[in-house]
Amino acid sequence: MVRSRYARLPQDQQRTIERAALDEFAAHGFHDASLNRVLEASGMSKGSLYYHFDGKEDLYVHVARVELERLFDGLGSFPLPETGGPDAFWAAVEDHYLRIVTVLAGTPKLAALLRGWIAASGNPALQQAQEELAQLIEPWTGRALAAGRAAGAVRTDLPPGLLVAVVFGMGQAMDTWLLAHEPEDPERELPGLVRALVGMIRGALAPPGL
Amino acid sequence: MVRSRYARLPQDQQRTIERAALDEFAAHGFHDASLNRVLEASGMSKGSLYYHFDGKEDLYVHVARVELERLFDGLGSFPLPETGGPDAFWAAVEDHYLRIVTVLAGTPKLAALLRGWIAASGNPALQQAQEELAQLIEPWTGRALAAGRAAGAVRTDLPPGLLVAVVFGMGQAMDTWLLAHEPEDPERELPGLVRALVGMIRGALAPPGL
DNA sequence: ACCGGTCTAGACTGGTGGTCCAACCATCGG
DNA sequence: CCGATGGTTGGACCACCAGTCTAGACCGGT
Repeated sequence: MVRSRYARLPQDQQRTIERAALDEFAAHGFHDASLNRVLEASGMSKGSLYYHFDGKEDLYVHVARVELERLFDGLGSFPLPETGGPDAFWAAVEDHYLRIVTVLAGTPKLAALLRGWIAASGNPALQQAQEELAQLIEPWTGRALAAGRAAGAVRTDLPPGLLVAVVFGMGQAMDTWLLAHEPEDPERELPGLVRALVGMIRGALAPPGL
Repeated sequence: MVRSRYARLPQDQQRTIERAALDEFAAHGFHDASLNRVLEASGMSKGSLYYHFDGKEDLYVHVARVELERLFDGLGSFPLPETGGPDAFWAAVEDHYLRIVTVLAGTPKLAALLRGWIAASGNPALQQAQEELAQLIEPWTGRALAAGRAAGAVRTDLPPGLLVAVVFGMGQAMDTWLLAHEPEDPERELPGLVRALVGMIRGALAPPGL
C-alpha cells in the first residue's frame, strides 16, 4: 500500500489506470487478469505500477475500494427501521436489496468485479485483501444487524460474524443462480425473486421458535 | 479424460500420483497448485502426466472424484425419513451433517480440497470441472430435496436448483466460519453449532407462512 | 528380426507476476 | 545559472507456470 505516492499522481492518470484495471479484473477475475494487459491498456510501465502499488493484490483492492465507494455514494443511505416489528424491517431490507440489484444490473463491470471478489474468498493469497475490503462494509453490516435485532427480526443466539457470513454466502449463491438463469423480463420477475430471496434470508435469521 | 490409459497404470503408481496431487491441491488450491511440484513429488515426468491426463483441470477432477468416492464409501448411506413430519426430517439431516463434519475434521486434506472446489465455483475455467463433480453428488441432493418435500419440510414454491445453490452457499459460509473460529473443545461444541446451522438452513428452506 | 503401437523423458514455447537499476527530470541551495 | 539530490520512469531481466513436441525406450505380435 503506497497510497501517498499514488495520491500524487495526476488525477487523469489515476483514472486511466483504474479504468484499465477495472476492465481487466471484471473481464477475467483476479487470478486470470494480466498485469501486462493492464499496463498495455493504460500506457503505464511496469516500473511505475510497482512503484505506486505493492503488486497485483494491492491494485485489485484499490480498484475495488474506489468502485465500492462510487457505488455507495450513488446509492445514498440505507435506513432500516428499528421499530415497527420484523415485517417493517424486512420490507425495508427487500427495498434496499432490490435497489442494489437494479443498480448492479446496470453496471455489469462493477457486478463482475464484486462477483470475482466474493468468488475469491477462501483463496489464502487474497485473504488479507478480503479482510481489508470486508472492513469497508463492516460498519454497514454491523448497523443493519443491530437494527434487525432491535426490531426483533434477527436472532440473538448466534455470533454476529456467523450471521453475516451466512447471509453473504446466501447472497453469493443467489447472485450466481440469478446470473445463470437470467429472467427474460427482469423488470417484472426481479421483484418477485428478490422477495423470495429475502424471505429465505429472513427464515434463516429469524429468532428460533417463532 | 483418458481413463482407459490411466486405468492401465500400475495401481501403486496411480496412488503415488493421486497422493501427490491431493497434497498439492489441498495445500494451494487449484490455481496456485503447481504441476511441476506434483511431478517432482511423484517422480512422474511431464510427458507421462500429459499422456494420462488432459491437463491440470482433468487431474484435479480425477483426484476430487477419487477422494469423494472414498469419503462416501466410508460414510455409508444417508437415509432421510419421508414420514414423521419436518421435525423428524431435520433431525436426520442434523445427524448426517454432524457425521460428515466429524469425518472431515479428521481428514483435513480432503476438507481443504472440497473447500477449494467450492471456492472455485464461478471460475469460468473450471466450470466444466465443477459440473462434472456436481453431477457426482446431484443424485444425492435430488433425493434429499425430494424427501424433504415429501416430509413437508421444504418449500415447493422455488426451483430446486435455487434451493440447492443457497444451501451450498450457506454450508460453505458455515464451513469457512467454523474453520476461522475453531472451537477449543470440538467434541462438546460441535453438536450445538451444527444444530444452530441446520436450524438456519431449516428456516431458509421451510415453506413460507409456517 | 523387425515392426507398430504404447509410453516416457525432458527440452522448449509463450506467457505470468515480480525485481532491478540506469537514466530522466523537477526542485532547491548556493 | 549551475549542480546536486531524490522522486519517478522505462523496460530488460528473473524464476516459474501450463502446456507442446519429439526422440527414442520398451514390448507384443508376426
